[in-house]
Amino acid sequence: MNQARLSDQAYAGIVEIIKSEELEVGARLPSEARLAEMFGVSRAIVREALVRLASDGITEARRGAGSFVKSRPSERLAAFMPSTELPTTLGSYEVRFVLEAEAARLAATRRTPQEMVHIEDGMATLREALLSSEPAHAEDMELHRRIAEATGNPAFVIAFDALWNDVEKIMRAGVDISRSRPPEVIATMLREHEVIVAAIRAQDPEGAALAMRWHLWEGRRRLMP
Amino acid sequence: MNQARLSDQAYAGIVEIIKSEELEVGARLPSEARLAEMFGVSRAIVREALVRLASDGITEARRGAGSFVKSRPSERLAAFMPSTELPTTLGSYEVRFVLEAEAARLAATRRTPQEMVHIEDGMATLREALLSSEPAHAEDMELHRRIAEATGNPAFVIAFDALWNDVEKIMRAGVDISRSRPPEVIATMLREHEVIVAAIRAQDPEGAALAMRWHLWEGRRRLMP
DNA sequence: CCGAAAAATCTGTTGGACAGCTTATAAGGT
DNA sequence: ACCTTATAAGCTGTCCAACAGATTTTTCGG
Repeated sequence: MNQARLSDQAYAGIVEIIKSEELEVGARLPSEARLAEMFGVSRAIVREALVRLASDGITEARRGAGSFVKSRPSERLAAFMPSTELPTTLGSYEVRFVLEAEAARLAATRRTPQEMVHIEDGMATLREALLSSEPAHAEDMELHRRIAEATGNPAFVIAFDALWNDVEKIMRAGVDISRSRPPEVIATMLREHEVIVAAIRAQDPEGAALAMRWHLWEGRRRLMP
Repeated sequence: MNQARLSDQAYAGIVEIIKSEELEVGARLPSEARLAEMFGVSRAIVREALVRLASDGITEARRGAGSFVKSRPSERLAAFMPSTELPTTLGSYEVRFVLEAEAARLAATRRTPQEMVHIEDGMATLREALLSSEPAHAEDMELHRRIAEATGNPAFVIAFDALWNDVEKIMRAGVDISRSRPPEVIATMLREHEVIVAAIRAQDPEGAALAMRWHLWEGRRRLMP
């Protein structure tokens, strides 16, 4: 009668524990015996779930010591981020320069109509936010993320998300520096994004890559003239 | 004394059976008890390997009937990816292609003498491992990571580490499939790496980027001809 | 207060057992 | 012979009890 295997439920249960208990990376999970007791299953079932979690890079088992959180599922893509070594502004832009230019190129080549709608929606949201003179970092990032998604290649999103936190800090800092953002800068930023989206819409790979490079180049100049 | 878990060996062993016995998609694997007998381990160990194989989309278990081949590893390397977010084999290499080529270029430009020593050490370790016909994925990865570090830009290392898990799985899968790696392939892999290191040593940015692109391109071809 | 020995925990692994599902086999009727 | 059906065999899913070996915690003597 039980269609779903118990080890699948145990897998989900352990993920839920990591999330709800807010176990940080490096924290120890309950022992296999304790988990088995909690879920009302045998230890063998818990082990089957744990080898899958370890295989997925979420946990790590140390013989004799216990199982530990290796990367939190919700933040899995941004794991291993050393908060001490903050990349320089230049640093993040260097990576975005190659990564997102390639993402824009591939997005122009491979985008489905559905993904195009997704990008257009993101563009509309960003336009609205910029015109109302709000900070709009989140909307900016979201548009870039949707472009990465439109490559159809999750690896781009993985790399993109890994940089997300730091890039966001840099952008916030940038706005703090030039808080009085003149209207012509806003108009320029808007136009740059629209050129990128237009190139992806027109399925023009080189145009999209060039527009993205230009946008990032100008963005860095705006931060550190 | 056993550093490696038995279930990892069982995982590799079952993949080997699928490949060597030329089991087609839909074919039935030996029973868990039979596999346990073949590998000289308990049934619990075989089950731990099988839940991972099922999670990776390679096999499928039907209660009461047996386990069946769902997709052959050689045909779909993507099946070795984590079940939640699935980067394709092509996917990871696409990102590495732009990311690591740029890292090699910058490493050649900016490397300090100290970082060069670090890279040379990694190269020596990789050479030793390859010549003794060991798997050498870890050494390979470590060298690439040290090149990323030599950019002096932590953002590259962040992006690189984010992809690490998945790329490592692809490499393991690749070696499992082509276990009998001929000496000329080892020599080629060694030479490719040495060309990259030489270009960084000579502070030749374009040469380093080109050598890295060539290496990754050939590496992908070796995995999926 | 410190360091070493002992105890408690924990993972990795094994063997056996049983329920319930699926396939193969045998029996029986037509 | 052929088809149906009942029985047997095999398999996965699950549980329990146990032990080796590694690690952490506790205890105890100086």
